Amino acid sequence: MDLVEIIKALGDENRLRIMNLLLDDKLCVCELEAILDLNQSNVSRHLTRLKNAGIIKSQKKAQWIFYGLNDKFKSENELLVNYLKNRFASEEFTNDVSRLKAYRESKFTCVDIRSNTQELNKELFRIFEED
Amino acid sequence: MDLVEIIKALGDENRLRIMNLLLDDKLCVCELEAILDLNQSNVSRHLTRLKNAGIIKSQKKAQWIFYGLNDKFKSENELLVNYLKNRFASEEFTNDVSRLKAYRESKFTCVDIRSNTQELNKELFRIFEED
DNA sequence: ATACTATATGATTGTATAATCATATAGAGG
DNA sequence: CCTCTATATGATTATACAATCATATAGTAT
Repeated sequence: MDLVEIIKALGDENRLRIMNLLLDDKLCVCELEAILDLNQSNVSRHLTRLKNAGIIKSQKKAQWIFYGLNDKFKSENELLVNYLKNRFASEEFTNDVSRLKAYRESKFTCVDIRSNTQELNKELFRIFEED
Repeated sequence: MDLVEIIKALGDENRLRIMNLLLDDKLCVCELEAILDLNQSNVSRHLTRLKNAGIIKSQKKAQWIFYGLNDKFKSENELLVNYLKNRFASEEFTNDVSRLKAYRESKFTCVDIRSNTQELNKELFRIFEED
């Protein structure tokens, strides 16, 4: 819960993209993988870094490990969380939110992610093809 | 003014110590050097990094360059600034504030810093010797 | 002009860390 | 039991960056 460690843990583009999604949702590794288009190992390491800094927590459900904001972090760093929420309004982050939204509105769940990558990606990108 | 660059620029212990002092003061390089007990080159590079991220600005006065918070940054990142102010209440940062206070209350100015290092340091540490 | 001061910056070294591939682990489901 | 899946982690490589020393620059003071 050290300030320097918190700020360092947040000082990476991919970890900020992850934080953007986890600020109001819980997602497992393979969902983050699909939505952010990063590989499994990479996502896992970024999540570990955020968890070690006390920013997020993990919870196992069946074979998946879901990550979400750590409540203690949230309450002790409210201003920072609100700041990030505001800054995440910019385009580089809202695209990811759109993809998360498309995923939530699709018929897919994390069960399908690896078996149906192509079809899922069609769904995730659908929102961008509307013009 | 990119979010990632701002967070990265803040993700260093010495730069946070500098920010702590610059949040409500303007200081030149040699003053920061003396108060934080870091060498000139090191302080200069950290200041450059913070300046490049748009967090602080510099202003020349005679032979000194004074650094202070960038007003645009301050207004566009108010929540972050307030968050930092709160977190700077912890001991690792308040010691530096004590040293800054001792310096302000001393007879010294940045003119004296290099010529009178020993005597100045006595002043800066005076506050800790009171027990 | 000369010496000195404040700051910046080139060059170097060591360390941290991001990305990636391959593999380990652990659990789920046939 | 065997296979498949989700995740973590060892090993490696490439890159970023902090610290430091030495030097450059630019301006002040004599």
